[in-house]
Amino acid sequence: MTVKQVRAFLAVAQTLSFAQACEMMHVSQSALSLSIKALEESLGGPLFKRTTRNVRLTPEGEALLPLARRLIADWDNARDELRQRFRLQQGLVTIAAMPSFAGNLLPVILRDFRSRYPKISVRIQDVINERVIEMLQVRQVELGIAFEPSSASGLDFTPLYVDRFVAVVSSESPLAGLSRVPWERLLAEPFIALQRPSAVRNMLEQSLRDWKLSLPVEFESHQLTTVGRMVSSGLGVSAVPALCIGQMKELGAHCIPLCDPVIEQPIGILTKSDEELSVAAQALFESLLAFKGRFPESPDRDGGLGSAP
Amino acid sequence: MTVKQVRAFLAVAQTLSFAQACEMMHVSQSALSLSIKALEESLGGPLFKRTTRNVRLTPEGEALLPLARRLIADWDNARDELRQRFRLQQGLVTIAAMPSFAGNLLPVILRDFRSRYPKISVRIQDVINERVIEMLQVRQVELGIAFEPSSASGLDFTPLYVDRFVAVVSSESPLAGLSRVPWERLLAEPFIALQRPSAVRNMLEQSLRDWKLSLPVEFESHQLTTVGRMVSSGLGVSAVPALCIGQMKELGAHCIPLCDPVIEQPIGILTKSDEELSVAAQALFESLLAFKGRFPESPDRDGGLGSAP
DNA sequence: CACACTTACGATATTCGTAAGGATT
DNA sequence: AATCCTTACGAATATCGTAAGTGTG
Repeated sequence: MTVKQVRAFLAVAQTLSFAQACEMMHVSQSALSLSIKALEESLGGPLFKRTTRNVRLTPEGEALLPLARRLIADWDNARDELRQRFRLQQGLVTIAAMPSFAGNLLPVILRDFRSRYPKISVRIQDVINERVIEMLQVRQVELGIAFEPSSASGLDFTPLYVDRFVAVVSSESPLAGLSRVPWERLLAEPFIALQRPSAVRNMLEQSLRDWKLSLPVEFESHQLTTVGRMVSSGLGVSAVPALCIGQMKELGAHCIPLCDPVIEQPIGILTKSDEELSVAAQALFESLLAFKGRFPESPDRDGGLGSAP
Repeated sequence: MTVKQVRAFLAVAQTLSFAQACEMMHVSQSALSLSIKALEESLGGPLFKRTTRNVRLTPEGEALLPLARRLIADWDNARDELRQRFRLQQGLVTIAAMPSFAGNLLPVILRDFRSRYPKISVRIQDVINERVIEMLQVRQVELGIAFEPSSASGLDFTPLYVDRFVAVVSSESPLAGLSRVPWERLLAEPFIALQRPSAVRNMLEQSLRDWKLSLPVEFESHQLTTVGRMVSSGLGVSAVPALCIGQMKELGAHCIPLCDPVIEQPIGILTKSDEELSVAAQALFESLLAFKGRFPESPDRDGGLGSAP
């Protein structure tokens, strides 16, 4: 019992004529006749009653008809679905990105991706850095965007860019005019920090500790937006990844490169190292890489503050 | 995309090894490798990631796996169902029989049929003669058992036996001792008839009319059982098809052959003449024919009252 | 170097189409 | 006689298995 045979059966059952059916199947009458015969033999009895003048279904043929329809429909559907997957005309990519990326660059990249592969849906998980890694490890997502994890995490890291901390100050601040700010100077102001747990906050504190600096935290928030609003309202200053410059500007805050030390951290695409990527995920991977040159704070560029060099 | 290819895919996906899978499929490694390759090409991308040392599914392969399982399961189920039908190990026969037959002989025949084909279920419609014909014509049943219909009914008639009317009297009746009763004598008694509409009643009245006899109906009932009870209670006499002799005896009534005239009517199997019989129906048809010699009132035998000749 | 899958190639089976056969209208 | 399905047979195609090739642990 082969697919071809069942298709032949359907063709004959629909037209009730071998002559018509063989045109539909693009085979000769004899080939079709043999196919039906083989099917009937494999099933153990006749499916059609042939009277040389007209063809009719036997009761067993009637019983097979709905089954055959479903079988062929399911068969074709499965085949088409897989083909569409491979042709990137269908599919689902799951990606987890840390909030600063998910909220700033990812939407732009996805717009590009979507225009190229409109049939592929993307499920975005906007979660903190640590959850990105967890979700990858338990295969909840295929792709992750986060800081470079420890090498023992079982994940592959493909760097996209190096993120540096920039100072965020209100436009009325005395620091606003400077072209770069040393950390010591910034920390003299009331500091508005991202709340723990947060990879950004951790990195910040750890790096400053190496330089024997400490964070005089005045206010805390989980939301970057809130931090930005607080700064622009003159409540204090903050430091955020360069990625968030655009967001901060929209909130009316000024961003200035920080120095002494320049705190930087590679950010990139994470994948489970022993897992294969779906073609859809591979496509998104490549769309992400295609944006590499357009990221701020690229290792070989300046502060990336947007304006003149 | 063939069935064999999908089976090969499942075998490899389950074992994650071409070597093991090819044993399962009873083919050589190369044949299996080619099958998978052909499947992958027909779908447009790789289903397995081969690393010469181990085989794993690609995400597309993972997507295909559940689909393939269902596909093959459905495929095999459909095939098995059809095979069982042809082997008479499955199936359903629908038969409509007039009550006198359905209640007397049919159970015995079905017991025999059932012991031979235990997996085939039989749906019996115990309906009046006219409904038997209707149900056949609208294909509600495959087989019917009834009087011979008019030739224009579009039904084929295969005679089983000729039914004759016998007198039913109570054991206290003065008629009880006779070996045969003329109709005129019987009709002198209060008559208990089957209620209209009923083919038996119609036939009775029509035949008597030809002999210028009329039915002095005293009581009527739809149920043969009720008629029998009434007779054995001494309320009157009746006349029933010989088929019902057994039933009447159980109810305590006596049956005696009738003469002047002998009213007889062929009873047989009806089938729709332009319809094919399922193998299951064909089997039941033959089981019915096999009982032909054991019917009462066979044309070449006597009154069939069971006892001595 | 051994194992596991792939590729190459000759042999075998299967399938196909043309042509002849048979049955019905 | 015409139509429609089946059967027969040679040809084209596909599939299979053996054996050689390739890459990995």
